Amino acid sequence: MSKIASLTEEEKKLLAGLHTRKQYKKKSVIDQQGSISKAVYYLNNGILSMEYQHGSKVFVRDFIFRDSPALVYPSFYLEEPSRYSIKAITDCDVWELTKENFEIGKKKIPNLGIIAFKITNLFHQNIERRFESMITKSAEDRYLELVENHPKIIQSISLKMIASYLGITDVALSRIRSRLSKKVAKNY
Amino acid sequence: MSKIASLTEEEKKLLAGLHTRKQYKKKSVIDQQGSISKAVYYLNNGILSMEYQHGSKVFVRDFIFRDSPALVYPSFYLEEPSRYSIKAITDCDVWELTKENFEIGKKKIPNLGIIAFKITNLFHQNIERRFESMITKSAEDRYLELVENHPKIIQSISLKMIASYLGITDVALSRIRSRLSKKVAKNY
DNA sequence: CTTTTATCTTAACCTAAGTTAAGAATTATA
DNA sequence: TATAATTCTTAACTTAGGTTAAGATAAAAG
Repeated sequence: MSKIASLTEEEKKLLAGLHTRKQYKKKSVIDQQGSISKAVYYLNNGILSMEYQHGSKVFVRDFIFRDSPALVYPSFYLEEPSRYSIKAITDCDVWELTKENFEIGKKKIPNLGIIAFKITNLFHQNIERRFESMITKSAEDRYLELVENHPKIIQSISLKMIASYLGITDVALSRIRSRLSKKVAKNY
Repeated sequence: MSKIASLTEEEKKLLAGLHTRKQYKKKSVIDQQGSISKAVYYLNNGILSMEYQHGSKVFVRDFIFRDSPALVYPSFYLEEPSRYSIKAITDCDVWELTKENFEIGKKKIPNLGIIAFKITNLFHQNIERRFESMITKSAEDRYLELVENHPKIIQSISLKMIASYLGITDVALSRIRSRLSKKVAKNY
């Protein structure tokens, strides 16, 4: 967090003390859609997913990779039912900051409100970008964009989840992959 | 704004005094993509659009109808280049609150920060919903949803802009319309 | 009032992606 | 270890939507 706004050494220690370190096994549900988000998370290691259920189907809204914050926004701030769940795709190692400790921290660390505001902005920009690429780009381009930003994604996340993230079916993604590998083969 | 958080009569007057009433002719650009948003707007009358340019094409990100706030988020708060423009689709009558006056207001009206935060949350929820319906619904369903929420939209907004909002071409929307009118005809 | 421009519809053709299904390969589990 | 359950690929078929183009109507602009 100290990357986002400057904190004194003392404040860093205080903030760290307000966090709880937790381990989650693969497939565990950390925050449940429909209930009030219990904490903000900072992911030390592993991969998280933000998912929402719509009818009988589950959609991947986003992936969260190591060294990033995970926030169920605005549920965490407003204490209202959340639109999505947070799940562990792999075994995960996270720092949790509960709502109570966040409020305690805000009183003691003036910059914490600003940090929260900036994280919120990051989340907003993230979905804006995602929405924009959904409208302006083809599924193939969206896939290439994702793989470029996160090359290791193929090893650790199932094709079905990646397809869901991209807004297409697993069959369609498999087709895109084989089309791409044929394109690459042509260049030799 | 007083619908969103309670303000005293005195505060309401003060806040109103910080606003400037302006008239915009149809097609005028109120806030330009790439530059820093100059104000928050409250739309008294008319229809605004949020648009972004991507390459040579223009996409409608959202419509703003009367009695609603319009915010270029997060450009207005962070004073960074905005991702989209705000334009007047029809002649518009708006209240403007500049960044300077917003800062003045925040010092004098304790609840104004909270109002700003809530408006921000509304904007976030808006794009979340839009993203979700983009992924989970067909263009036809998205169109029906839009018309249901804003029946007068057909009279005041061109088919091309509505299509852009839905993420499809004008030809595709025209096709959807004729398909729907045939469906209705069948029921008689 | 006339010409130009924008708006909307319709048709023909094409491609991307959904659906269903079947088979191979990998991973879980009894 | 054997069986069951996922995961991934491929194929066949269908449908929604993109592209191009042409014609009709309506709105701007001269």
